[in-house]
Amino acid sequence: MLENRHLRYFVEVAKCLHVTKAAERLHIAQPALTQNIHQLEEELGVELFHREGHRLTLTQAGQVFLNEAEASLLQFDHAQRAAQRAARGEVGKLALGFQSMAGLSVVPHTLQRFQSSYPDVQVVLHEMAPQC
Amino acid sequence: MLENRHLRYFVEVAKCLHVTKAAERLHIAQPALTQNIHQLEEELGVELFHREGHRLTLTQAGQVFLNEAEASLLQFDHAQRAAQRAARGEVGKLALGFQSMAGLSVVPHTLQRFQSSYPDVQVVLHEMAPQC
DNA sequence: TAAAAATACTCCATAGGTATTTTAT
DNA sequence: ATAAAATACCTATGGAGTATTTTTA
Repeated sequence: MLENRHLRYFVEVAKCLHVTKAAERLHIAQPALTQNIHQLEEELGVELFHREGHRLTLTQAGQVFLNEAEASLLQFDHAQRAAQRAARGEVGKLALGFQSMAGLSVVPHTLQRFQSSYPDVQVVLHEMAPQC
Repeated sequence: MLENRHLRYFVEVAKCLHVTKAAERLHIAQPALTQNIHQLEEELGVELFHREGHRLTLTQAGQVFLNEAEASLLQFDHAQRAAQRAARGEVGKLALGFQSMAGLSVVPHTLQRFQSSYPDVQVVLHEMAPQC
């Protein structure tokens, strides 16, 4: 089964076109990396690299996959950070302006109900002067 | 290290809010799934589920992560399919219309040069009548 | 007490390492 | 001759299974 690991490894190889150097950067041994790339190509059923001797180049499909794989890794990271932000209550930081007259009556009650429904939304209050 | 597997498992649990049923759907045993979910929460540093007894519910962060995780899995699949389409020469399917006069002289030569530069682009030719 | 999640342990599949060979500069 | 990728083989981590024990509805 293909995992994110395969994408991480592929992106590194695709960028320096040199398995041994990529392996160093990834802190793994060269054969392990070679194996992962082969497995990736096998499961995709797609040749990602042209091997002309020791000269690696991306195939057309490899080029496409590089872009998509990077996007996938970014979305993966984004998912993690989003969850972490949400856990810190930054789901939606809501800035709320009010006039002092309204603030004394409407705001506290409404706010209380809102916060019981959305306990993780941080509400920031700003008292404001009337505009007209 | 978090892998795609964790997202796949999480999404399943998040959707039916029932570890045992989710495990069946994923064709793995319940303890294995529990372990994966715990590991996910551990590495994220985020509680994704409220456990009130046996009643599972998504936390706010879990809700956010569900959306993002699904997007990530979609992008992951998309990357694979894009590479496979590219490998089949569907990088850009180029439909080209021409008049018969042009077709006899310009098109073959231009086409030959184009295809040697972009061998993976499928060119579809359509002979067309003049418009005016 | 019935059903679901958590623990304890066991096993084995496989990710990754080391050593070596092949291949192409 | 050198450097890089492929191959062969081995090791060990950890993913997943079975059995069992809490839990709480």
